[in-house]
Amino acid sequence: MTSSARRGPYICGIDAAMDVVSGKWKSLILWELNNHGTRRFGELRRGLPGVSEKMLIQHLREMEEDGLIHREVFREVPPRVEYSLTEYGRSLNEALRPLGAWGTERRKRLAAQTPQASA
Amino acid sequence: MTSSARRGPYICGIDAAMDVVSGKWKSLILWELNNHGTRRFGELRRGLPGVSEKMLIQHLREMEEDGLIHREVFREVPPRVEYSLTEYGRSLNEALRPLGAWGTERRKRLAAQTPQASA
DNA sequence: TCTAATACTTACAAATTAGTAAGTATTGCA
DNA sequence: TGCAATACTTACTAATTTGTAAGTATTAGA
Repeated sequence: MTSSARRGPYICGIDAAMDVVSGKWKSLILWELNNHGTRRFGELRRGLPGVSEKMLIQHLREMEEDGLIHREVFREVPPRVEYSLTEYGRSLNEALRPLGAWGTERRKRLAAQTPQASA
Repeated sequence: MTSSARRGPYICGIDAAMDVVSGKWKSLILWELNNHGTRRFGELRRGLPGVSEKMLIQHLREMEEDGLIHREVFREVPPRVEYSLTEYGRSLNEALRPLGAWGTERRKRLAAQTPQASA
């Protein structure tokens, strides 16, 4: 069993949306794929400093199962696998935009309070 | 130590926003306070079926520390404590609105796929 | 003095999520 | 035959988050 438990039942929309986004690296994967269009496994790993291969693949699989990302395998040597957002995944990214903007404001606030850390 | 670790440094806005919202009941607390304006501890507990008192107070304290909610104590017998959103908390709720709408769509999708469960 | 009605606290256990490190799979080419 | 270069897998451990259940604090009023 690789995927985490949940996927409903949900008691409201936020609940249902948070379920697919919660996971230490998921929103960053979304961001990375949104910025680059298409990324290979190794590129994603390098783009997310600190992520372990285990968590990266686990998150990718869950997001694929949730219909957010598309996985394409090229039968070459060495093997190549490309990940990209589906239309559904892009719509999630759009829905996250205001939250991201709010977070950016929060970072400014925190930076203003404690100029050395928390940025 | 009651509060959870994080609160920065953050690598992007989503990251910074997710940090204050992640926690099993936080988005529901936001929703509940947004709908009712003001709620007592016991009202919140009853409004969030399944929440333990420990987690409820822990989340409330963290959200207060994050400036999202306001806590007002009335020195009466029996004691009364009222919670409400701050302006900052209301702005977070606004930022969450598109995500909530996305989640509502997702619930519909899931309901269409598996009419009996996952709603 | 005792009870009642809130709003917490605390110690401990269980569940969930993430990390580490080593191993597997594939296959063209020297 | 053996290596190289990716993309995973797996077993085990550690950290974090949540739950349970019982206890504390306050004070008006019987």
